[in-house]
Amino acid sequence: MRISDVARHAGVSPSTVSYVLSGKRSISESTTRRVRESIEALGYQPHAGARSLASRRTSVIALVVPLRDDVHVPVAMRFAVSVVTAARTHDHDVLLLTQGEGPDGLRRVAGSAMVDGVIVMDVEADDARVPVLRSLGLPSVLIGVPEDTEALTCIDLDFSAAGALCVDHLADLGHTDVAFVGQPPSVYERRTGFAERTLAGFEAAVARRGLRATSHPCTPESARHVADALQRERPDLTGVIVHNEPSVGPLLDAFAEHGRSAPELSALVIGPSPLVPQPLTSVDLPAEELGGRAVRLLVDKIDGLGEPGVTLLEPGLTDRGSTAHRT
Amino acid sequence: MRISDVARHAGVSPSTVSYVLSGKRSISESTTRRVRESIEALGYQPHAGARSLASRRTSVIALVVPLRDDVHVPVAMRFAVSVVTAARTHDHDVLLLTQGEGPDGLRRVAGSAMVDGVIVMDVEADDARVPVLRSLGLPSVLIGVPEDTEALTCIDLDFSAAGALCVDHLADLGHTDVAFVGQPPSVYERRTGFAERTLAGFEAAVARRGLRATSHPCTPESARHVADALQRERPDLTGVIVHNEPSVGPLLDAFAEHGRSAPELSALVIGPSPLVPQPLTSVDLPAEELGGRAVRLLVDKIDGLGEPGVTLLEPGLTDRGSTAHRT
DNA sequence: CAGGAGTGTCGAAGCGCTTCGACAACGGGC
DNA sequence: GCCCGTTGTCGAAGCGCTTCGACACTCCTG
Repeated sequence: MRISDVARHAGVSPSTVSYVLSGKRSISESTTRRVRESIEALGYQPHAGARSLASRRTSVIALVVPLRDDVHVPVAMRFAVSVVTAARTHDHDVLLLTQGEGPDGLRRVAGSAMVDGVIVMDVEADDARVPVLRSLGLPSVLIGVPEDTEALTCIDLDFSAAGALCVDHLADLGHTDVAFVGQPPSVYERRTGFAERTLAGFEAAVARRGLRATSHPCTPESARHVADALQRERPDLTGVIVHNEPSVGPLLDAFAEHGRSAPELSALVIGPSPLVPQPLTSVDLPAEELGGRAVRLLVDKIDGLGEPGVTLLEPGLTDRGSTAHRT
Repeated sequence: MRISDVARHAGVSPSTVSYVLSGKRSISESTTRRVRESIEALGYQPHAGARSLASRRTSVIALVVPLRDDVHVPVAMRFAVSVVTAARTHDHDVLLLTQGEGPDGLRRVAGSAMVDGVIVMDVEADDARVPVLRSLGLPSVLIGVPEDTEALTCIDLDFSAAGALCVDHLADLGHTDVAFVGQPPSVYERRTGFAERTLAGFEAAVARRGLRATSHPCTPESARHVADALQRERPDLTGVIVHNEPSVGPLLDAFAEHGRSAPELSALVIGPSPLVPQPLTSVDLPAEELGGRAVRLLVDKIDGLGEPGVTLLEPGLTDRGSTAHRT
């Protein structure tokens, strides 16, 4: 089943069929209709390899997903799914690369022309993949922001503003003594952009508002310990900001066992809304929108449109009642 | 950078380079070395599209991942990651398809020759994709087992045996009154293989051993309700089998609040060991091995080796002390 | 030492598509 | 009625690789 079969069936030349399919030259309406009918009748589907050889386009983008122990899988998957979904609406497929392959994986898919572009998640401040991306000349979009963004297209939530938004929310409610419970230590050690920036935003806002504050890395396993320590060392604490999805439950449970919960203790969470346990006030991490926009940026870049640059989405706070005026 | 550049650099013909790369004809050791050096020196990487056009092989396999609300994402991801990792060891890449595209996605990637084969997860008893797979003539491996396995290659944990193993373990410890807490209702409604078979294995074993038993679908949200109901309606209950990762925590917490926990109440879990909360006895769901073996089966099938058939992995039970003799 | 069986290499023919240049056919403008 | 610009279509030349048949050798075997 080749393009020439379609051409014969429709009584035109193969190039005409190709132009009908690509729309790169104008074809009369009657011819277009006949060709489309033949395609339909024969169930023709172009051979992807032949197409990519001739056109130097594969209609495939690569997605590098983080699969480290310290990354919360459901959050990462929300991004991945939204990227796949968005890619399909732009007639692209997605090749899955794992973090584990690192820069070599990028070199491989670029060198063999398997993909038209790549989306990279979980970017670190000094990410080894960034220089590779620059040198490869492969269109790319980062979900996350490294230190040096020169010539890069990045998109992310404005995590710094998100951190500040939480602080301002609590400060506006009269809280003066707050804590930030963040990502696992390893996430900060490898200087993951979103974690660093949230914390920085928190700290700047806390200074600006003149609050007493501490911050603490956290894992689901250490959540209880963190809560106990806060309870012991910061008796006047009235507000907690949690930037760590899987620790939210254990952490708040532990506080509750100390008799501390809303409204006496205000808690709010930074994370994707659908993943936030029901009655918690949160700053949404709009994974779907980020994934979708990353794809759009990439597709534009593949088409030679758009300029490099950093897009930061404005964070929004949804009050679900787990924060209250300081009593 | 083409194969002819390498050929010129090494002083051989393009076909010789190709044979060095593919190993499909014997090439002298000295020529092989020279060619490999040239490849290295020039950093040559074959063009994937050209290769697939000429060889009718893409070295890409498709993976259909389940992205439904009722599927526990971390479990699904363990499979996906192991498939990607295994695929790379066999020199293949992975194209990510979502459940959402259904049979059409399979038709698309098959028709355009984007992939050499496909791995399908989360198979239902009467899965709409199965007939498509049969008609497509695309090599495929199912992780999971549908009702009619005619001409199919499937691999899965022997969930029926896993269910029975749990029952036997409890029965051997003297328990006579047990409960099975399973997947969300929707999982059974769409007749997902693994869920049905585990329950069937449980029920058969329970009958064989003459135990009193009930089974209950469950979600993390309904876990507390399930525990409360069991506590109320089955006061003599001493053993619980949980086949629902995200519900384990809430369910056992709820039992604990009724004052029921190990060793007085024996609990065991069916799920991937690394995801099981620490001190729980479990039947391991070997996601890594299943993914790896699925890839191997598929690669063999692509190479024209191996026969269709169903492979069921023997389940194993790891005693971590959450089960004890009936007191 | 002729004939045959390997062994190693090459040239050329595609694989199925896109795209460039060419060129009819057709209308308008003058 | 002639020239020119459009518009719609076609033919042919690749894209970079694999693979088939051919062929020149070398090495046995009888």
